[in-house]
Amino acid sequence: MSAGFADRLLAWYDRHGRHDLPWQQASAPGKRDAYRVWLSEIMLQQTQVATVLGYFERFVAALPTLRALAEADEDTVLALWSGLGYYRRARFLHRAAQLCVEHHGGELPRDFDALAALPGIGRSTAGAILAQAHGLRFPILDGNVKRVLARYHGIHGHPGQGAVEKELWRRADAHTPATRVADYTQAIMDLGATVCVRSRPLCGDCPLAGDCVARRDGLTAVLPTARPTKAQPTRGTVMLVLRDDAGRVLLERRGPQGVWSGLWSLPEAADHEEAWRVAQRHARLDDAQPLAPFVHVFSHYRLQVEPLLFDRATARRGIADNPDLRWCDAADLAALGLPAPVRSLLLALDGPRQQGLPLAPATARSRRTPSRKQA
DNA sequence: AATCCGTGGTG
DNA sequence: TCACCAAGGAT
Repeated sequence: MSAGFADRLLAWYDRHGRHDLPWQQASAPGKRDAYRVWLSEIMLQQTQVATVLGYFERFVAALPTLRALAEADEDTVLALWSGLGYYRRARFLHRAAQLCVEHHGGELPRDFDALAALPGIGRSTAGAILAQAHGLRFPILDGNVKRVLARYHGIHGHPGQGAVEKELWRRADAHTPATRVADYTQAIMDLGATVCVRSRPLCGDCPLAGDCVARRDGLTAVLPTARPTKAQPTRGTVMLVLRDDAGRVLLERRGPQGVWSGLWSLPEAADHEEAWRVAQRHARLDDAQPLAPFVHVFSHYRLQVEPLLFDRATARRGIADNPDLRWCDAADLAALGLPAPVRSLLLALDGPRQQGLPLAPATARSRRTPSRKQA
């Protein structure tokens, strides 16, 4: 049964799987570059292949080896990650590379426990790296595998529950073959990504349909069990756009905790009164112009943003001494990691400037709301 | 165990 | 418009 599962999957993969992803390149016959595999696995956490492709190519072009990554500035790493989200992944990746230089001779360890001890690498990612880079027999359990196995075995309960996840790991391990592990690992992910998709799976194309419990019982629409829905709170913030005569904007590096950790973002305040106090601490200014508010949606809350433009600001002395404050021109913005809506806001601000019509970012996630009166 | 951490696509 | 969630891990 287990052998049949892997064999059918591998036969399907040979004909219909993805064999040309940029991290699948062989570095030697039968081998892949562990650094590239690792980087791809981190980028692909909670992120789809189509989104990752461009970021991956740009990242390896700038930092082609583990040692290059270890020696890079954090700002460089975060700039390359900017827009991908879950920025803690980039900081962990950077830290892990430095740990590999310190303790593992500049390479990723091939020992499972040593690998999984590195920041950002959990059980599934460690297994994926060892299987894909070195052909070692370790199971993986990402979202694709969870979906395939929950349906194939008819496992109810959402995979976030401990007992359900344990059962899925047991099945994942049992199905993993001793040979062609790299291909098998890619095969089951490809099946989940292209055939056993969440809605309207293509069971007619599935090599496992004959033994699939969900297919047999008509449960493909309800398995895997959805996460219970929870109302998302809305928070609000005022973002300060301090811009000087040269068009430079004041950015502040965020702390190591919380959202957008380590990224350069706009100073914030709870309301307009506080915004004025904060703004005057940084610059001499005379006028504030409200820009169009927008909503940025996170996975766990919604952020209502009111941008406030302080144009023709004059920087106060002392700012240069603070390493977490910086007046940035366009080149600086390109070299630093910015939250996606902040980068979008600044781009939109720069474009229509000549027309005197500052606009909120027009991204898919941002919702324009009626403009407010003058502050 | 439950929560935190981004962004973009999709139905 | 909006809920859902995608190659998870850390705390």
